[in-house]
Amino acid sequence: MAKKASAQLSEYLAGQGLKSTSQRDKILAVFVEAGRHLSAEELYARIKKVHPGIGYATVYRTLKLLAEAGMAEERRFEDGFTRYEYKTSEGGHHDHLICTRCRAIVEFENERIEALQQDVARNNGFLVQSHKLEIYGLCSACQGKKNKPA
Amino acid sequence: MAKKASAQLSEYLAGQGLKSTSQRDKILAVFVEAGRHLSAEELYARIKKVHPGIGYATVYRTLKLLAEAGMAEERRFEDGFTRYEYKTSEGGHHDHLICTRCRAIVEFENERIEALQQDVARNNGFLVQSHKLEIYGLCSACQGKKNKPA
DNA sequence: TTGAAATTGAAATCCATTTTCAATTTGTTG
DNA sequence: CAACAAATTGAAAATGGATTTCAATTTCAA
Repeated sequence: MAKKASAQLSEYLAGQGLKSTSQRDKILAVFVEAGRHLSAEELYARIKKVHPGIGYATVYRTLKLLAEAGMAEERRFEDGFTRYEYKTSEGGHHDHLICTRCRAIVEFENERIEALQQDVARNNGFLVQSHKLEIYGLCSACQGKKNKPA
Repeated sequence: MAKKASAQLSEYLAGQGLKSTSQRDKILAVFVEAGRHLSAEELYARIKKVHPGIGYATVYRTLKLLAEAGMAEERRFEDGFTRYEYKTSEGGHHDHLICTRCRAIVEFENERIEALQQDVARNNGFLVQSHKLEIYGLCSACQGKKNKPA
């Protein structure tokens, strides 16, 4: 998986007249490895452990690059941080359930909701380009607990 | 309508041990008058024309206050600005269609989508607190036009 | 009327993100 | 392989929307 990802990146870079660098490869590897929904900050923290030389700005820049390459998706939830999600070529569109207490994020897909969105858009004369559905609430683990922790 | 709004604000302020001020009244009046989805910046611009003495920070603070009072709702779309929407006591929840070209915002309500969201949440053990659905696309007026303007 | 507490405007600060810039690296060309 | 133009990097500075600070002013209960 990581190998395919770096190949995909190289291909994109070559096609754009951009250059492959060890930093980009390393950042991508950690990003893919880490799982989903990382903020630049979180990713930088992970990178730093393995590759202390890599700078802050490079992580930000690479994340933006991956988004342009179609390999990552930018997400802005309500906590002020931009998060990036690794986008496998197969993985279809999905939306998010977000726990307001522990910040857990659960992904879901629902075709009926998507279809209804198309209907709504059509009824208003809109041509849909993208959409964003976030459901905020308490996950099952947090429903029993007391009020906000820290 | 504006009268009811200022009465509602006064009531909230009194209940919280906060104070009524002419600035708050004026800001609220312009906010209610202006219609929906104003950023603090936009509201400040409007305020400045009528009440040049009112400061920037006060507009921000008042908007946050109105949100706390339940009289306004904070919305963050993808353009980086926090927008506020005047919330009438009757007006139910609604979502948004947003034109990516001209930034027009159309509101809609769809009970079936809401119901499906509840289903999705329940299936994942979530207790819903709020949600956010934004559909981005081209409005009918913009579909015929060439690429991005400015 | 008085004074403690809240509020204000202006400016300073915050903070995630972006940009600048000199130094370094890449990869193409000869 | 050498040489160079263009891209990239890291560190630090800048950006920009939003928030906070602070001294001065206003509110409102007593």
